[in-house]
Amino acid sequence: MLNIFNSEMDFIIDWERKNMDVTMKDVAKLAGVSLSTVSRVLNDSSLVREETARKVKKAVDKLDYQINDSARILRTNTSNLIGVIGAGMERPFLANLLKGIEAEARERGFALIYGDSDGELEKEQSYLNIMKQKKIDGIILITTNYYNDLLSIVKNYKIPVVFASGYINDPEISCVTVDNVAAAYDVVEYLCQVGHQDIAFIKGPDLDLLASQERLRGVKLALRLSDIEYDPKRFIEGDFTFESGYSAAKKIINKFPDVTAIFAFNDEMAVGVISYLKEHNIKVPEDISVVGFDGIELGKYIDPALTTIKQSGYQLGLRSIEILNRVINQEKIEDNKVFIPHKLVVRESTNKLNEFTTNKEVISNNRG
Amino acid sequence: MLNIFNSEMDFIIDWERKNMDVTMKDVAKLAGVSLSTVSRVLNDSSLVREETARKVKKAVDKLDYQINDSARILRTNTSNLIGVIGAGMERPFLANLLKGIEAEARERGFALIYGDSDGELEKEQSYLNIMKQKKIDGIILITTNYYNDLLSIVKNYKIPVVFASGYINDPEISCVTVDNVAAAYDVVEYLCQVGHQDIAFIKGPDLDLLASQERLRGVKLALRLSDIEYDPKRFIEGDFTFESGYSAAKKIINKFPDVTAIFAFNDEMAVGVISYLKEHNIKVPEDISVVGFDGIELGKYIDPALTTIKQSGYQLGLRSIEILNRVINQEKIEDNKVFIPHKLVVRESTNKLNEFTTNKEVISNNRG
DNA sequence: AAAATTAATGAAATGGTTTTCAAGCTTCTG
DNA sequence: CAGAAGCTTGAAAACCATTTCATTAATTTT
Repeated sequence: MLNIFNSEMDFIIDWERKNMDVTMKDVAKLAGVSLSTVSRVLNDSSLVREETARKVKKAVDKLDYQINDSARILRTNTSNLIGVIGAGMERPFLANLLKGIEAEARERGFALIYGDSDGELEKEQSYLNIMKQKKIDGIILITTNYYNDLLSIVKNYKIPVVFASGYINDPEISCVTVDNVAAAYDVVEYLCQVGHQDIAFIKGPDLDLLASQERLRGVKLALRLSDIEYDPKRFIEGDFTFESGYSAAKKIINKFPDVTAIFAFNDEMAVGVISYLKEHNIKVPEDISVVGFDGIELGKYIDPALTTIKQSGYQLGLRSIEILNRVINQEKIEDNKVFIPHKLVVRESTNKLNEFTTNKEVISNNRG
Repeated sequence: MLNIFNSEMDFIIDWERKNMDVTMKDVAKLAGVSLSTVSRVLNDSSLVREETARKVKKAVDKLDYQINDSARILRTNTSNLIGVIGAGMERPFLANLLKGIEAEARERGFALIYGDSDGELEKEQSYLNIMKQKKIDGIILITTNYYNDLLSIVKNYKIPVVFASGYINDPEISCVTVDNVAAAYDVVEYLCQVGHQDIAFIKGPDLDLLASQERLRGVKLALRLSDIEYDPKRFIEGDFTFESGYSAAKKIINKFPDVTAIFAFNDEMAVGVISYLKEHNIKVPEDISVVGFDGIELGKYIDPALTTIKQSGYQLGLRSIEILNRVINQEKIEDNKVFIPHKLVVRESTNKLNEFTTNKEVISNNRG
């Protein structure tokens, strides 16, 4: 008995001295079993005697054994790795989306490999290649532009994919997103209901086919139903930054001095708008109402607090991983277009036309 | 010649039919050379004839060969993978930091594996394990809490590491950060210079030993030099969110109704403060001056525009990878504590005590 | 108690690269 | 022209885990 203990110690000390990586072979040796048995214990195989398993686990602990992931991936061809390709992830909404993705991936035993494409197809391709080489199990795309090219590449690669925060009209592709059409519709409908007829819009980049174009559709639909003429000139192109909201507001005020409401397709641009208007002594909401989109935290703390469509990036992230996991497991997915809830949150930046009372915060019913 | 062409085609078509992964073996076969030669060509080895290399490259293109990364990692023990463990990465400053890390890592041929620890030691450990199993070449830590425990683990793991956005007083550990002491000092010095004596502070979580504690040191130093008594009660603990700034402001106003300035240790909390003050008809900066820290984009667009310390998260990210790369390559690093520049940006949220003019934006000299 | 099952284990093949070592070719030197 | 030296190339080992197949041990059945 003492002998065994001594040789065990020698073994371990030997390792420390050499400072090498511990492999399954070492564990097997220390536990006095074969490689196969160690592997079985590590993978919770049922066909190993309890006592043997205990021995092995003890050896694993003693040696502080860590699996060599590359070897496992090489053999099994599955990596427990999910790729995330995003663009503009520093935007608060998308940062929260990433956080949700991360949390749920972690929960399900996936690690994340992350790349920012800046919306450039070339970078997206390059990341796709790298990720493929790393044998990712699936991929989440949070990208907005050029989706046609990218899509064909992804399909060609035959990697399970989920588009997060974007709707793609292709029955093979799973998407998780807010219902941009309905949400944008809600905004315009609300503005019309409180009397606004002369509305200007700040959309996203024209290349953004996934979110901005959908919101545009919702707007057009609502305008039609409210018998307001669709005037393309009233749609200024922004890029979802504060700055672009600011400068879009400038254009709007110069070209359409009579607008009573501005709907920016995200909150940052709306904040930019408010900043410009206040700077030029245009009162929000008394002179002009402003609506944003996303419902980022910030909206509650600016003055006036921002009316917006609230959606949860974090939830969107969770759902995306959930769906992706189903695709990876080849589960049947009844409906691969998933819409997360949204709410129109009316705060202080909007007002009934020509009234000067301050709204209290009202939350409309969920329409998602 | 025709024969060769035909057999080539057959070969390729065969692959497409079977839809299997192309390996080096296939490339070798098609090119009519050995595995070793293919490997050499792929790794730009100099000792291969140009003509042979051409043949191989042609075969690679034809078959659209992609390397199997796991096999390569298994053999070489280097992954070109950098781990990033962060906490609270949805904060704009840190989101930009991640963007910088990503950009520079990409530039240098590294991919990123990313985990959010929520500042929990357990998760940090868990990610560290996973990343070690994946044989990451190095790791960037953007974490704030518990650093003592974490540090010993990291050191024990012997993985090249850089702490980004945090200073650690350990000569072995590389850090890239703004000089928090100097920057906080600058803020207080400025406030004192314009006449403020009664200042309240909103610090970060007490667990944050990397940024908040350093800023605290800078504040104390400046107070001492300005002959202002250090009163711990005037330091309210926040957690870097809008909300915590808002509620900290409430506490401050209730307990210390005579403060003339509030210095929040980040911009979001400062925005929360301003929100609270305006809501309670306390004018900023006429009644109370407010200063933030970080210089996030938003600060320019709120009303009043925020006086703050500006530092670039993106630059911080770039530098972090640069330093990490040096550590990985075991280059000698003359000084492993790197400070990125910072500026005190005076905007509209601060004022000379008892004056009511509006400041124009003034940018002080870089002190970093 | 012998035969037939079933359970537990081990040996060896496998996955796709890199790298060492040796061998085959060229080319150069004397 | 023989031998040395330098280029190119290929064969085979190594990296570390998983998994199939065969074998041995334990249990049940007759």
